[in-house]
Amino acid sequence: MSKGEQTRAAILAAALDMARQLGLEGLTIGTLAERLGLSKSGVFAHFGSKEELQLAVLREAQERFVAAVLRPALAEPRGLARLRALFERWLAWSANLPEPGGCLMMAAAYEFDDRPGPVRDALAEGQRAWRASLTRTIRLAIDSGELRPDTDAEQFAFELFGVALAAHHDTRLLGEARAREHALRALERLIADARAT
Amino acid sequence: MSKGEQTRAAILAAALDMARQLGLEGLTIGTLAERLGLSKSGVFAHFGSKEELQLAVLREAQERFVAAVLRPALAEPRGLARLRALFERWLAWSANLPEPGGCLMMAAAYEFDDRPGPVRDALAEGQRAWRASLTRTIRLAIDSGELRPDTDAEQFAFELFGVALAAHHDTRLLGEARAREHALRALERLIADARAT
DNA sequence: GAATTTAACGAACGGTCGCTCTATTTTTAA
DNA sequence: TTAAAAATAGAGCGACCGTTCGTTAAATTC
Repeated sequence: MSKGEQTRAAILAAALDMARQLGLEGLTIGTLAERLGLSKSGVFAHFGSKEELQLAVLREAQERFVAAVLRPALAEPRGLARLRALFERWLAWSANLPEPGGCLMMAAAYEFDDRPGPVRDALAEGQRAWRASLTRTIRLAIDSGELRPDTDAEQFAFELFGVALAAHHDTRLLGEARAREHALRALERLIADARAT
Repeated sequence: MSKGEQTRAAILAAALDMARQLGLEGLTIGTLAERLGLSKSGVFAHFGSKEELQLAVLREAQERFVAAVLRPALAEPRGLARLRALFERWLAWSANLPEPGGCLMMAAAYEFDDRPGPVRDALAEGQRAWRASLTRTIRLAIDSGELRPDTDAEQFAFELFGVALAAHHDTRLLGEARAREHALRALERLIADARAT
């Protein structure tokens, strides 16, 4: 890895940290440079514009999410085992994010939901991909016979997504300790209702 | 209503509109003044600080939410009728927000979830109150005998909250047309599972 | 080790930020 | 109608924004 690539990676890591606290818009090049002991223009040169920096940070967050949540769960056997592993890793990701700061993608979803542009596009694309992965995981549990064939995988994924959002919300804003328990019970209810009899 | 109160109300309405698009932090006094045809200092004088403006905007949003969602639903008879009315009004609120801009409180929840201060406090307090109203509505459906006595009202409220979050997310970021349908189905599943047999 | 590409700096740009202060106008009350 | 009070304007503060530019220092290649 060349010197430039090293620096870029270091900037990206720090920027991700900042953006998790302050949002992708609240992220500023000056503060970022100061935190890294670099000059503003030095940081700037690596990305060319703030929007490119935001895009890079978002992609970094998305990759980390996939690496921490989706990829390891794929090691589990298809079916409910994988679905449960996926969801538990998801909850762990959301609960174990380094303080301070929450999940960048969830925050960005609200920050950019009505700000057209490449950032919003990348964000929406990532969300769609994640939802598709969720749906696929559920569908595999149907195929394996653990869930009834008439189960609506998209509806299931929608509800599961909501459970994760609520857990994140309760934990971070309300400091609600039972959020994880609530979320796991919600998953089990989803499974129970769709379970093959 | 005195002249000052009139102006203040006009500022608040415009500020709420701006904050729904740009977030409470993205809201700026200069742009707000320009939009209203007032001077920056004229707008500023009504609130004394940006934080006070943010607080006032947040309270305004909370009051409007209560007036549009909770209060009318209280006219329905206690039980499932009121619960369904409440949820449907909630979905309508979220779907019919004037474009552009989403729900200020949901956005602020992510913007301020790790920014201690009065804004965060007011936000969390409002969320707790809303959750309590939800829980109470569910509990009344238990008391009326429509839901089983062993129903966990807090778990129910948690899941219902997640459904609303997911619906808002799918509608606004992904432009998913079936979000309302998904949400209503999720509510019916919640009810069916808790229904007295 | 020299040549050349790459990385980073530092100063400066026009703009906007929240905010302060002083004036002036407008509204309200006596 | 006049005096007090409230509301708004306007200029300006220091700080920071993203960005540009020319230059220097460092890393890489030959």
